[in-house]
Amino acid sequence: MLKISELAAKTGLSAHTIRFYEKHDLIRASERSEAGYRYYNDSDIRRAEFVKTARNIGFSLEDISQLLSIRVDKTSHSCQEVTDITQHKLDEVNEKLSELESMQNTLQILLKSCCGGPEKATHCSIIEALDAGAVVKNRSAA
Amino acid sequence: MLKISELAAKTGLSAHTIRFYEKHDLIRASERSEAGYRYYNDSDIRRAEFVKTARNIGFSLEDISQLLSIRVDKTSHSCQEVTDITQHKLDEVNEKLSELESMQNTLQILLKSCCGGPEKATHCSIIEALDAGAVVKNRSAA
DNA sequence: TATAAGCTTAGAGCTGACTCTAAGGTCAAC
DNA sequence: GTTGACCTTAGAGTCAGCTCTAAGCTTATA
Ligand SMILES: [Zn+2]
Ligand SMILES: [Zn+2]
Ligand SMILES: [Zn+2]
Ligand SMILES: [Zn+2]
Repeated sequence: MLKISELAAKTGLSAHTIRFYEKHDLIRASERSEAGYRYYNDSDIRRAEFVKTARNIGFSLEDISQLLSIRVDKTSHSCQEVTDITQHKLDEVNEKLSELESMQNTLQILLKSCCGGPEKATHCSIIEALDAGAVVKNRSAA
Repeated sequence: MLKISELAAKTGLSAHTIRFYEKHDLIRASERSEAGYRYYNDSDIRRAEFVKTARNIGFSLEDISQLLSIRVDKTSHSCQEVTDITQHKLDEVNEKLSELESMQNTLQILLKSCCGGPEKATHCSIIEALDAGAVVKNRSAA
């Protein structure tokens, strides 16, 4: 049985965050001391670590909530439900990756074009490019 | 001279967003009608388009604010200041890219491991992996 | 027994970039 | 001369995921 600060130490989540997750029904403390202190048993701890792992991977709290309800009643859920959540997350990640790669590309091109020196910015090609509407929407080999 | 809705149509920003940007001193309306309507002259329009371009590239409003103050007084600023902002943004982008690539990798591995079928999730290897603390922190060839 | 560290709660505050609302004034067209 | 589209403002609300505060108990240590 761990107290909240011990669970915090074990998971790397802050006590604040653990309480916040409890509000959202992600983490549970099966027991309370007479004074109201939270106590986490092995099952609670495993659940908290599941949450931590899922969060580290990048799942949203809403995703984690769904994954948890599958986890606690596996026979009522299918592998497909799990892959749906995972695939949807992967799609999101891929979309953000595209955006970021495009930004990366544009920024690299801008940086290459500018001397970067201590000269006055009157001739700065980055400023010029922005003025000219330089949206390099290029998506080639990253 | 454009009215706000015309500038909105021209830039693709909403009138709300234009007013919001004005609050943050990114976009300006040099003139107002007697009734208080905003009117944008050519210089205002060019500034708005600069803002739009910079935003599309991914610069934060704070970055854009700095880029604008360079733009309006180029002789008081150097190319280096411009590259500093740009490089800093690129560093941010690269960091987010790393995180997302790591997430992508993990999600792909998880998806490969799961049958994705209509079977009960009792044997689901994604759930198992999350339970086992499956943090694939792998950063190899994307 | 006293001090400090740790726990409790409801609820407010933070970030960034919008997005919208309410209540009203203005303007062009028919 | 009225309908309806457009404009104004200050300020509130939205999103996700925390993060912190205040005020007051509890527990462990010295
Ligand atoms: Zn230069
Ligand atoms: Zn330059
Ligand atoms: Zn399966
Ligand atoms: Zn499965």
